[in-house]
Amino acid sequence: MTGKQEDILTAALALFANEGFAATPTSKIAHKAGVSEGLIFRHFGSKQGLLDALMGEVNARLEKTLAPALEENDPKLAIRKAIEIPFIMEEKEYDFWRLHFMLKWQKEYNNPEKTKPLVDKLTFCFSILRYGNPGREAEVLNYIIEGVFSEILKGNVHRTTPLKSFLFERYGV
Amino acid sequence: MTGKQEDILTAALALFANEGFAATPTSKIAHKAGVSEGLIFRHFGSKQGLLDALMGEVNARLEKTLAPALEENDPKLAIRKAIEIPFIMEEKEYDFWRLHFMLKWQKEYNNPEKTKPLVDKLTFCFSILRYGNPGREAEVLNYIIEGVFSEILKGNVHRTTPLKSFLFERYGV
DNA sequence: GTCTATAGGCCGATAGAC
DNA sequence: GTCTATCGGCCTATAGAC
Repeated sequence: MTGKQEDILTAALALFANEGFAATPTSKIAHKAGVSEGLIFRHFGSKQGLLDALMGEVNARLEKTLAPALEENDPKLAIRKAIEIPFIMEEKEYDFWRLHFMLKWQKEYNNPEKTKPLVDKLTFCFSILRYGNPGREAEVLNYIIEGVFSEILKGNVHRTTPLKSFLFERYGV
Repeated sequence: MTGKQEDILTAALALFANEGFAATPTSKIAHKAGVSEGLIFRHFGSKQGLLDALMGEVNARLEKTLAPALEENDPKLAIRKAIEIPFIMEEKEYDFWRLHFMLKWQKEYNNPEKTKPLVDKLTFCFSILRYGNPGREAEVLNYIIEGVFSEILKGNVHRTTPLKSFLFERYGV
């Protein structure tokens, strides 16, 4: 992977995540990356190929992000690590997550299977902790986590420690 | 408002909400609506003008949808009506809400002020009900409502009565 | 690997007839 | 109000030189 290939990916990510895929012309990507437009097609075949390359990276980061919660054996600690997810994102990763959440509204990219392991894990945790309806409880906590995540990415809310603490207390973890 | 003008709005809504605004050519809208392409520009001036017209309708429906919860005086009933929001949507309205949620990822359309009245109302309700942190509680419930709403629209989950009942019980309403 | 030049088509928008 | 015809520009993609 050369420097320019990464420059293209970086520029495309920023533009796709903030303007949208269809609304971003390849000319703009080339200009932002400081390369010729033709080079994009040499490296990625098509504009779609460029998006595919980015989505591969997005999915890899998603797995890496869920891992700590999935691998934790203690149920309370696992729930705690799930809640922490939106709060430990680095700002330089924001565009990856924006792309992830934006594309979920496109049928081709909406794949609930990708977060299912987390919901399953939370279900298991809640059942060990003797919650009345572990499945629903996990589903709802997942909505909360995704909601916090989304609002942070949209810039509507800061990653406030108080909110994190509130959720820890709410679930007694 | 003539029949054809509405045909254009209906076709554009379906396409914008499912393919995306930038990804939808006006030719496709015209074909789906059964009118000539030129007519779109006669009536709405530009493709953007067409989106503006749709967003006016979206915002009107949003206000109408929040109204029952906002106007309810009894705190428990107000919370109950807030939770009910995603479950009382009619399927023919889905495209309006899909457009609403999709565009929230675009800076120009992301306006948290539009749902702030609901969060404020919920905050007030939780404070009356002597919750320890009414503001956070309202914020979290809002995330849950939007999460349920989104997953229904994406077709990942059915509008199950069990989930609604679970939330009612969870909040004792 | 990278750039320049350019093709070919589609897209948003307008003009003018009915 | 509506349609047909058409334009200028932009957008994705390719060809070919270095």
